[in-house]
Amino acid sequence: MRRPQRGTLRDVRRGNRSLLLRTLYFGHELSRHDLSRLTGLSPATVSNVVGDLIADGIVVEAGAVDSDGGRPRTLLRVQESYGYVVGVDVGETRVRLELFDLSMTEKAKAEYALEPRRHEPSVVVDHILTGLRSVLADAGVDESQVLGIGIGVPGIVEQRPELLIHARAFGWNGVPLGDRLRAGTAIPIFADNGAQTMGQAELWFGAGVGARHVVMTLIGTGVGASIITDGATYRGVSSSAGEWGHTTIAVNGRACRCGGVGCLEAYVGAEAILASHGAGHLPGGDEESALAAMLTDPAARPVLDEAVAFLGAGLGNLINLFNPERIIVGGWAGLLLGRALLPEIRAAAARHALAQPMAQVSIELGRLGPEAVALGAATLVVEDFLLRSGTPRHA
Amino acid sequence: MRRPQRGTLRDVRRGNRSLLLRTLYFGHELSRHDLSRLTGLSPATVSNVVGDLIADGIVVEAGAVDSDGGRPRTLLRVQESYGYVVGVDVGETRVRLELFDLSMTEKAKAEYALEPRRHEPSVVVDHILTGLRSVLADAGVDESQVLGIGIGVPGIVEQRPELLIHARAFGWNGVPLGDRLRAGTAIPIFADNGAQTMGQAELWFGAGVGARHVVMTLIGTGVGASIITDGATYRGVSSSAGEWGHTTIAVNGRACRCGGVGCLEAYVGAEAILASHGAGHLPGGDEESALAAMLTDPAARPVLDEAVAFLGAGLGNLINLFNPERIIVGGWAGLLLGRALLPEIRAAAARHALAQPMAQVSIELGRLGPEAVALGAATLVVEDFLLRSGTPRHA
DNA sequence: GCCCCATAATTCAGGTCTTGTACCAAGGCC
DNA sequence: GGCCTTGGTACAAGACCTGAATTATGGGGC
Repeated sequence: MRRPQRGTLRDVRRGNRSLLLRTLYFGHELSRHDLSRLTGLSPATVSNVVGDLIADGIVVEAGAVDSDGGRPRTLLRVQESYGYVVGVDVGETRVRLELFDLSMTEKAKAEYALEPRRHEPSVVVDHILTGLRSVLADAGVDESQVLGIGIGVPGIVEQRPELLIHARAFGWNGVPLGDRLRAGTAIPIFADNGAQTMGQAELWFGAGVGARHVVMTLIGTGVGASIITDGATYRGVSSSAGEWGHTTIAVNGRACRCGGVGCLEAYVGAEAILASHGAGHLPGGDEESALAAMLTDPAARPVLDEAVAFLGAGLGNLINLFNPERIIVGGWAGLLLGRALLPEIRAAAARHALAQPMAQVSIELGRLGPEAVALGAATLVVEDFLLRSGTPRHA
Repeated sequence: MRRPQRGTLRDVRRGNRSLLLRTLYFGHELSRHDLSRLTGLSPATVSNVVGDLIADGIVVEAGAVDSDGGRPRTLLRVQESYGYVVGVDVGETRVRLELFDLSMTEKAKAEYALEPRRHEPSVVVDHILTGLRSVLADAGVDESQVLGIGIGVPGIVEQRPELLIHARAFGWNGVPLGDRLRAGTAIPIFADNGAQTMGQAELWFGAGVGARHVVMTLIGTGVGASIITDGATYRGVSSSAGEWGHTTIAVNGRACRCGGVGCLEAYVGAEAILASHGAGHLPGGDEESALAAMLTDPAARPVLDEAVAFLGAGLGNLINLFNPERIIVGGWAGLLLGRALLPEIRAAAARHALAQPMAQVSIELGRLGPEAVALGAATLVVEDFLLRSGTPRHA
């Protein structure tokens, strides 16, 4: 049973408008002719719709290019200053905001530290609203030009009837973040789990470009994954799909901080690796340097080998279950491990995956760092913009 | 990034036709008014399109129903004799064919035993073609009335450029089953892995009805799964998604017949359970009675408890990764275990799944037996029919 | 038995959309 | 300068959906 496609008439125009805009957005600079070829729409329709888009100020002509013996083609491009988007990374230790134009060029940013144990919603909301005014002022952008605010949060985001955030680390249980923010701004709000937004950033601008079936793994202190099926993030029935870190990899195995036993995270999470090495509980920044030190310490080799073996099993499971074309290893710890041990990781995965799906997949390193959470959150807004292609929200 | 919606004009009509036909197919008996309400299309359009469908003989009027003080509504229904579909179950020990009308009422069937080690493609193709003529003759149906043949095979089915079957158990490596059959019949051929077709049968007519995010598990001698995301079977990049049986559940665990170590199948597959109990290698039918005997044998309890514990871990992994709304336990061994131990299985899953997704999922027994493979294979044809809604293939 | 009402379904005019064809634009090449 | 090639646009034709008005069909009140 496939998608129950919409059945209207003039939404065809909206659909084509959206299709053309999206094609142009990801194609960067294309002529009308290119658009016709890429979308399958007739040249007349392309001309027509592009005319609308230009009239609306969303698209501009951007010079011409000679073609061997013929009329030079006019290149089109999305007007990057048509609107702006804000990406917010709500992390465990800080709130970061970035303002981008439509080409995802950063225009301004702001950052606020979160004190330990001071994670009440009102604190976070205040930081976001203050940061919003700050980045707008810095970039000289008016609030009316902002298409939306995308927020990556460390928890589960219920999209359904309204935006609710569940974040155990913050003690948030069903916080209506959208409503709270709407009290301070009229800009549309979007949110998703930070791992998911980071996955989306890799998908759009990083190691996932061009792939339709991707699993983006996120290995930091904890372990997670973002699953892209058919080019779209898969969220499951209540937006918590991708909890790879707490899949059981060793029945009756090591205790995990989630309360369970034998979770993958208890073997390949940075905290777990460091603990195996005898390093106690370290504050955030120190974890990273401690793990980096392990990578050059011969004495740490057995611990790392064990972590790689378990990681390989976890990746093998993803390969067998999802049959993706690409797996991206990301997260700060994932990048550290991957840069040093990617061949070993690939080999470990091959030991656990079936041959047929293993032959189809490439395991690669993420290309974006942890700061991509905000970038990815901002793409939530752009995605919505491309889908609506400039039409106002409730229309 | 969502689906790149089509951008044509008269395909709107085809889309609406398909939408209406699908709604009617699953709604069984509906009035034009109901269709308008359910699809969101205007009554005028419904009338118009339904008129076409009636003229084409696909839909018929089926009596009227009084409504309290008003014109009685005419009920519509899909003409079940408009076309017929054939479902084929290519199993390890036999080839079964069933002929259905569009309402999935069985009209005829045929079965051919496969001798051990005699699995050459030509043997299977001959059985299918012979069986096809047999069921058509039995039911008095002409070949031209058959909309398609759906085949469930025990292996990986590559759909991509053309239909290729990889089945290790048969020694098939890229067998072009479609081409082979087309030499003997002009009827369109569809194929998928038997576990997937069975999952589709449960989804359409069994325990999965009404759900959009389902994992259908299949526990028999081996272990597999069929993953339904957003109402459609997820196949991954090369159609091998859902290889749950060979996900690692115990690093450095028990050896599996796949050559790996610690696979789920090595703990919860029927063969593995029987082996743990000290029962040697048994032929097919005996496995089933042996497992049934274990369920009433107190001495077997520790082995069963262990199997349930591992099954719970495996289910927990599915819940954490996919966040489905429903998990269906199926396959002959799954049904046996489930009928006796479903509460224990649920509890074991809860020990391994995170609380949030666990609260969203219901774990249920499959309602269809192993014979549903052919039924599910036949739905592949119906699915295509509904999508095309009666328009000829290459149009 | 007649009239009014409620609900179901169809007809029809109106408007929107894409498309194919013909046409205009802009440069290279001889 | 004329011709060719390629890019882009104008216009009429055709297809489709929708909303409003209309017809169809039966129940209930008087």
